[in-house]
Amino acid sequence: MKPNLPQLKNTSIREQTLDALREAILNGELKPGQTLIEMDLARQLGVSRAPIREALRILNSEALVETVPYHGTTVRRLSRADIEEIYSMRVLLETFAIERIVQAGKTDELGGLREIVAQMVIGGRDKDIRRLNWLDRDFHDALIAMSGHRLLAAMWQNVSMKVRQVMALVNRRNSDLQQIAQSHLPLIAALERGDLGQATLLLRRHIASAGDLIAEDWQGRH
Amino acid sequence: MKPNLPQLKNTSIREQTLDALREAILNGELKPGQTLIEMDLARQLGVSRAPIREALRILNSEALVETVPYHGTTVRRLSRADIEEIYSMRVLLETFAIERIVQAGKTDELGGLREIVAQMVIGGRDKDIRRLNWLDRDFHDALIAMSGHRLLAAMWQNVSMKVRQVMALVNRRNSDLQQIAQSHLPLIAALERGDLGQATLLLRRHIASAGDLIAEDWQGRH
DNA sequence: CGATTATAGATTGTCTACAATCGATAGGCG
DNA sequence: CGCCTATCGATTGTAGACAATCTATAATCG
Repeated sequence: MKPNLPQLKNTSIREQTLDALREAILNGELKPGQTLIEMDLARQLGVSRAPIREALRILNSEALVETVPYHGTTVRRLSRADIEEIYSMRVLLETFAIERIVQAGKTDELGGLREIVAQMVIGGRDKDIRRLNWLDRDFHDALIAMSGHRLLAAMWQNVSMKVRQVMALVNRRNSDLQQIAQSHLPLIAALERGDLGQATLLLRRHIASAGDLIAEDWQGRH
Repeated sequence: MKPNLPQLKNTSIREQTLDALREAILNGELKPGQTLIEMDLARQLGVSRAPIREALRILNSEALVETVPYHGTTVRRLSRADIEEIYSMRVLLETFAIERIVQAGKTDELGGLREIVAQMVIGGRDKDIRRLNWLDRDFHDALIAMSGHRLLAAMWQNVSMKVRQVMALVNRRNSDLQQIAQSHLPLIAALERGDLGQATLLLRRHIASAGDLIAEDWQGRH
């Protein structure tokens, strides 16, 4: 009765365009400052401008692009101050998440996180940077999700995007990633002990150090 | 040479529609659950659907409306959990702001805030509720702005909108507002002393009490 | 020659018409 | 009667054409 057919995507052109453009911006394919011509995008995708425009309006409200009337849409430039703001906001949101997790007594539901960290160790051994990046995102997304705070999750989504973009634009040393992978385990341990102070400290250090590393050599090139 | 002509607004129809719809949602004119038909809006404003649609996409990404494909767009409903999330997020963002203000040593630039509170006292005496609401928004907007954190300001903007909407949907007692107006002064004092702990405590109490009051009698009516 | 004004090309903003999809309801069929 | 199917009206999704505006360059005028 249920042949388990693969759900076929029935998303609108607008949605597909949105995803494609956002993905291109986040992985650095579309670089800050680059201008997006609606007609070019439409031709390239073989569609009309209407859905393209709607997608661009959304990206604009996500602060990924900037539109000046009658002139054009460009990928938003990122200053060094932007980097610092993004990472400080990230710290704020994540520390809030673990605060809620501890206070809600969900400290015995961290199996999922342990699982992810286990995968990380493997990825670290194989020097599989792409995979490590994926897992790191999974870890922090899961952390936020565990807070059960949907508004927080929505805002995290936005900040997380920007972190992705920054990471794609900077060429980070492999050693950094491995070290970062390591630092997840003590965080989980602290959470399981319900030691909020220590967990906060670890998280703050974990994120802030990454942010500082990136901000340091962010000459205004982007 | 410069006759000082008034800058004439040259905003697009999309922008005007966006502002009008957003305003209507935030002041409770458009109630949660209410459905927005593109064609109706277009006729009502005497324009075509294209700019209306773009405005709706933006409102959608601000989580003020929800669109289900081929079916319609409705004003987002607010559960009691939503209220709690909005106010907890508000506490988070504002405490972060004062933290940044104190740490940046801007505690001697609070004249603007004092000015607003002075106006509040007058408004409170005259029982001018509308004006008190305005001033309260001004106060907290100014607080955020003083943090000099643009990303924070952007996120505040979003949360602040939702607070406005909630306040418009609930009929609050006058006494509440007056009491709230009073509580701004000690906060400024604590900030000027650079007493972050006390300032955080006051702010947290100030906001959380307001949030609890509203959440209490929020029966799922909305 | 210098400053202002007209023009051209490119791009976004808007409009109208048409296609696709959904929910509900009526009709057919065992 | 109960269930499936076809059709209809309403609404959103997309396309293509036209209008408005911007930048830059050329033309005009003193």
